[in-house]
Amino acid sequence: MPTKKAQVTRGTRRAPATANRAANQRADAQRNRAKILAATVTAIRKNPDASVADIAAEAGVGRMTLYGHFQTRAELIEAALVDSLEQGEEVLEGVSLEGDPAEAFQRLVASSWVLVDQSRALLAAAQKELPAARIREMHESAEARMRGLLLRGQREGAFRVDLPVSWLLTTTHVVMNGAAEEVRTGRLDPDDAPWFIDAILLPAFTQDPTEAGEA
Amino acid sequence: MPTKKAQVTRGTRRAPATANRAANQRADAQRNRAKILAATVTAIRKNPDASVADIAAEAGVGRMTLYGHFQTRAELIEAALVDSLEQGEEVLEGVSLEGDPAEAFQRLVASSWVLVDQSRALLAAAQKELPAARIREMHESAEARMRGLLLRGQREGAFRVDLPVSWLLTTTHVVMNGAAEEVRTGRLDPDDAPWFIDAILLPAFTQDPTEAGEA
DNA sequence: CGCAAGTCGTATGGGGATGTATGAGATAGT
DNA sequence: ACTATCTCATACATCCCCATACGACTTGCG
Repeated sequence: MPTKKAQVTRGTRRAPATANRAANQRADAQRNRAKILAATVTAIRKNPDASVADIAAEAGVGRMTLYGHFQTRAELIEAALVDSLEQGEEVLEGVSLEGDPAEAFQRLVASSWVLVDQSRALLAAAQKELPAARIREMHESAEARMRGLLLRGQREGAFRVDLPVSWLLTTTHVVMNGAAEEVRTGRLDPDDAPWFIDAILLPAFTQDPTEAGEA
Repeated sequence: MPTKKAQVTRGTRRAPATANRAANQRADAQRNRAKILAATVTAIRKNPDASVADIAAEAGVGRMTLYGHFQTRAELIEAALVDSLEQGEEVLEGVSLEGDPAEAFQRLVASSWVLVDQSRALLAAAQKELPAARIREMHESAEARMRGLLLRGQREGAFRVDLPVSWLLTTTHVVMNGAAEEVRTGRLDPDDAPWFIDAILLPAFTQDPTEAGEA
């Protein structure tokens, strides 16, 4: 087992993988780290299974520099995803969930779908490399936000109650993803996307006072 | 170019890739071919990027035997997808598209979603290996069927016209796929799936005579 | 029953990706 | 200006996979 001795020989070596916020690294190192993270997102978007070399090239940085920051590919993907989701969190925190549930839902979708569009490829890549539990854990916050809104909508009679929230949630997911895909292939204008999404989801989710009984 | 001489040395050697229906191969060879095709679907479902060896193992057949039937991995994937879609075609041809558009839509969805569930993983794998044009070409028939129905529904006033058919189509796709995914992870009962799908899509698609003007 | 058709094990070659190792050179920070 | 830190090129070992080649064995089928 020769892989035991030199685990800390050289290279970045930050705090034990967690709580590495703005550590005692040099400024250019931090900059490169950010560049790499950003490049990971865009590289994976272009090619879902881009190699480490591809990502390094996209970042305009040597492959070895990258390995200096992230020892393994999985670690890189995870860090990129975490970073991406954290940025998303910041945006989403600014969205008011108060008021009419349907309108709040529209606001939340409008802010969310862009984020979805940006990180969906990365997320797909992560699903191949990270344990599913880890991924769910990272999404927890964003998912809880949407779930809470849908629940409130149901309680207040704005959203239908004959379907479980989980199904409304996945529906929202897939429709946003579908829109993102349509945008990517150029069949849909990014500016129209939120409207298209709402046009599907709102009628589907809102309680319909008429036609209550079927068959 | 040393890859030119031995293309017909041995192995199955059917008609030039098309019109290979029940050629002059031995019975067990045909059986193995079928086994391999089936195994491809299931193997890919378990692991989206299963190797040729994996598939051969899943089929209970030597890797070399597989290469006897399909010279290249891409050829194998394509054949499996074609086979899968052909079977789907047979099922879908039996679905009546006449009568009330909404009801016809329900019938079509009920028959389609199972097929989607079966071949979605395979399709994802194919998208990495086959030209996009080829894939669209294979889906043409199934897609045209659904599109035609949606169009008729729009003309007859059953479906809303403020959204393009293409968007209704992709929505249908993603929701069916979402249901399939939910079933795969055990969060949704397969028997409930068609109902859940309809419960979302019908309200979303049907023309709503009230609330015509918004903001 | 006998031969062609098909199967399978093993070996080989080529390619590409992940990590590791090293050392010279650039650069930030004090 | 000096030093610890960081970058980067190259090289290397390893692994996995696709694809081909060969040869021996098994089996369907006339």
